[in-house]
Amino acid sequence: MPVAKRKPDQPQGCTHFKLRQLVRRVARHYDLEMAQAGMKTTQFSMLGHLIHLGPLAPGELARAMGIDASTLTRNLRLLIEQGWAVQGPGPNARSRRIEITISGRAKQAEGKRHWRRAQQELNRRVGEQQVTALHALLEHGLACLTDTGPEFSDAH
Amino acid sequence: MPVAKRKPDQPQGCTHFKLRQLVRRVARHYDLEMAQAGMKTTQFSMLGHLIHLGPLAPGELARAMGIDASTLTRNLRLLIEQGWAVQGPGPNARSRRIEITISGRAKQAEGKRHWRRAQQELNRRVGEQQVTALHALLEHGLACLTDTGPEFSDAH
DNA sequence: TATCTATCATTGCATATACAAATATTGTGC
DNA sequence: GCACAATATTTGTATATGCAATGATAGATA
Repeated sequence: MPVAKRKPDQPQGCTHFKLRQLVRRVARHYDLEMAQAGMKTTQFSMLGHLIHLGPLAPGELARAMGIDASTLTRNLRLLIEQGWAVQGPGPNARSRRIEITISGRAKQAEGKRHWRRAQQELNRRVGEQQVTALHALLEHGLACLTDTGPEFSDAH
Repeated sequence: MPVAKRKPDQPQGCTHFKLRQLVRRVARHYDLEMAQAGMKTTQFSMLGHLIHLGPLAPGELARAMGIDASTLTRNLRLLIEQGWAVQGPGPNARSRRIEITISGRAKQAEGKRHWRRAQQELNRRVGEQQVTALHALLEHGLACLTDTGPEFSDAH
C-alpha cells in the first residue's frame, strides 16, 4: 500500500488564508484598545511613521510602510481631516511634504499608551517567546518577498 | 552607566503592523497568480470552505472562516453573482443554506492549480522550514486569541 | 398564549487596500 | 529647445473588513 506520499516538512494549508485569519483577530484585539484613544491601529502606525521619519514625501512614506501610494493618499486624508498631519508643497512641484502636527504628536502619545496595553496583553496571551519568534518570521518573510530594504524598528 | 534596561526576550515593535505589512505582500503574491484564474485569493478560500464544509448556513461559514457575518454576506454575494454558489432556504425561516455550484467546483479546481503555484513559489522564496514554522505560530496565535476551536486543515 | 429574549441574516456606515488610469512634472536624448 | 521616457500624486473602480443597528424569526417563560 502507498504510504507517506509527501515530504514531512512540506508546509500544509494556505499561508495567505492563515495570515489573514490571524490578522483579523489581531486587528480586533488592538482596535478595541485603540478605540479608547479615538483612532484605528493603522492610523496610529502612520502617525508613528510620520514622527520617526520626519517631514517626507507621500511616496517615501508609502514605501516605508509597504503600502501602495494610492492607499496612502486616502489614509492620509483622514489624518489631515483630524488635524493630526498637514500636507504642504514639496521640493519639486510634483511632490508634497507631509508633516505631523502638534495635535498629531499628542494623539500619537495618547495612542501609544493604549497600544502598549494591547501589545502587552497580546504578549501575555500568546507568550513572549512566541511573539518574538513570530516577529522574526514575519520580518524574514517580508524580506524574502520584498525588493526594498527595511526602514526602522521602533513601535508602530 | 545604565545598561540592559529591559528583558532580552521582550518582543520589539508592533505585532499588528508587522502582520499587516506581511499580509499585504503575501496577498499581492497570491493575487497576481490567482488573477489568471479570474478570482481573488479570498474568493478561492471561500470556495474551498464551501466545498469542504458542504451546504451550510452563513453564520456557520463565517465562524469557520473567522470573519464577521456581515463580511460574509457581502463576500458571498460576489460568488453568487458569478454563479459559483447558490443560496436557498435553510432549516429555519430565519436561516439560509449556501451551496457551491458545479461551476463553482470547476472554478475552485482551476483556482487550485494557480494557488499551488503561488504557494510553492512562496515556499521556495521564504524556505519550507520557515513557512512551516510560520504556520505553526499563526495557528498558535489564533488559538490564543480565539474563543472557538479550529475547523479543518486542507488548502484554503 | 402573550411577551420577552436570544439568534440569524442583512443593511448602513466607515476604514483599509490595490490596480489601472489620469494628471502633472521632471529629466533625457537628440 | 522638443519629444519622449521616467517619476509623483491623485482619482476611478473594486474588494475586504468590522461594528452598530435593523428586521425577522425562534425559543423560553410567566
